[in-house]
Amino acid sequence: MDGFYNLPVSDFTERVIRVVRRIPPGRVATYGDVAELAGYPGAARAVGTVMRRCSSRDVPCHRVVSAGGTLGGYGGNLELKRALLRAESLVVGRNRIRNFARVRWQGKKRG
DNA sequence: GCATTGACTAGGG
DNA sequence: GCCCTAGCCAATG
Repeated sequence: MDGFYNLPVSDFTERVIRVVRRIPPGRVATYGDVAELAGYPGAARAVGTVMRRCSSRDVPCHRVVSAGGTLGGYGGNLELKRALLRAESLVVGRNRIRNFARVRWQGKKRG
């Protein structure tokens, strides 16, 4: 473990950060998936709250997108998020991932 | 401690 | 295909 740079405000945040950090490059996960992997199914919205705060700068929050395949948001810098995702060899349209279902990372969960 | 917000999700029109 | 509504959880004021 590299250790956290910032002290997690809650166990939930810590778990979310841990999951998001496990997202490999070239893959993306949905807020709902991250929440579930974190142990809080249905807390997709809460995940967004944590991401917005970005407690740890080591968290690739740009690899977290909404369930529909849309980027969702990036603190108002969708353009940046789009660029980051495109840099991950992902095919991102105007504000939506094309092969979203193919690059969707569900914690190595078969599906 | 209550009310509001926020980068959400699923369902119905 | 898109817009609106209800439900959901955590953080903030």
